[in-house]
Amino acid sequence: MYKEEQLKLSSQVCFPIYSVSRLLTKAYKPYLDTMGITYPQYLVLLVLWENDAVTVNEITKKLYLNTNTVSPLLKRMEKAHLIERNRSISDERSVVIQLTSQGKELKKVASQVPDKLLQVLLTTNVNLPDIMNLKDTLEEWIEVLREQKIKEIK
Amino acid sequence: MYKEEQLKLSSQVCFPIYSVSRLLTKAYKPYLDTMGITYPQYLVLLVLWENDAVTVNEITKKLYLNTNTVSPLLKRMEKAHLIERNRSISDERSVVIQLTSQGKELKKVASQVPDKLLQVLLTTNVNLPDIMNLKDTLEEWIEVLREQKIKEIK
DNA sequence: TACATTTGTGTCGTGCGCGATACAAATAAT
DNA sequence: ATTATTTGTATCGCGCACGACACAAATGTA
Repeated sequence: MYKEEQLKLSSQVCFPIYSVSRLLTKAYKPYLDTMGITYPQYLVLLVLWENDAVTVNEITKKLYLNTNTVSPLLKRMEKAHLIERNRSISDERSVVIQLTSQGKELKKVASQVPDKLLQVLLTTNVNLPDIMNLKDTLEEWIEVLREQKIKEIK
Repeated sequence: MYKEEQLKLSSQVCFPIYSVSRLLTKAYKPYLDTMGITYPQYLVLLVLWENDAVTVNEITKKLYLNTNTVSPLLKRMEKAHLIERNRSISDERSVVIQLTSQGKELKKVASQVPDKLLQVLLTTNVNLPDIMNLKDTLEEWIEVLREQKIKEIK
């Protein structure tokens, strides 16, 4: 019975993605710790370093996160003096997020992060096979999706 | 300056994994809701359906989760009458997790989940390009890792 | 046997992540 | 001009995730 096979942990597509996602966030941690930020906060900073003065709404859209996740997160970042939160003049509903000098300063430290992460992934913390397996699983899955898509169109 | 490029959200490898992971958990939600469970709880059930009478430690290893995540989770599942928690006789430190009849019963409902998830992914909730992009990003990344690995060996 | 170390499980605190809900500002409709 | 709807942000509650830490049972050592 093929249903039995589908319910095995090893044949789950989402599980490796879920696992690797957490694994990667953990790999970032030591470097983000020195900057005093978390991974989601790092993502917000990436957005702001690319384009300062962004509304909360724009951040939620870029990061695919809900307001009720981002709002408290931004408040913590404001408390840490990384950003400023100001109501927009043109639209009183919007809150404009801007980097403080401290937030801008962090970019220099952060510029080392991608390379360092690569190094740590090459050594001990994350093993390559896990990532490879994720890739294989995704490939199989996309194949299934493609076939199904074709059937649907017919 | 290539560091500038590396710090763009679009060139981040972990971000699509992180996003797609949340996206997939959300896709599961309506089906798991009808079963009254969450995604991590579903993962625990997958383990138990494959092999009943498993210690907490074995679950943490299979799911790559910490005890301090799994312990409260199992307590909630016990409260929901899905599992039983009993101290092992052979080793008083170990806690053996077993399915209740209700927990076993859920397997029948769950057997529909993988197919239904595939259906929902084909329709509206998740768009294929997101997944495809994740695959592409992973491929590039693995390429970089491979090259670096070779350099290291030399 | 006495003591040190390891192992398995658990609590606590903090930060997400999100559904449900609230609320005021902006916009649309009548 | 009033009223209804939409939009942008935020609070609340719950369930993870995990680092730090606690503690008892099991194991190793002198």
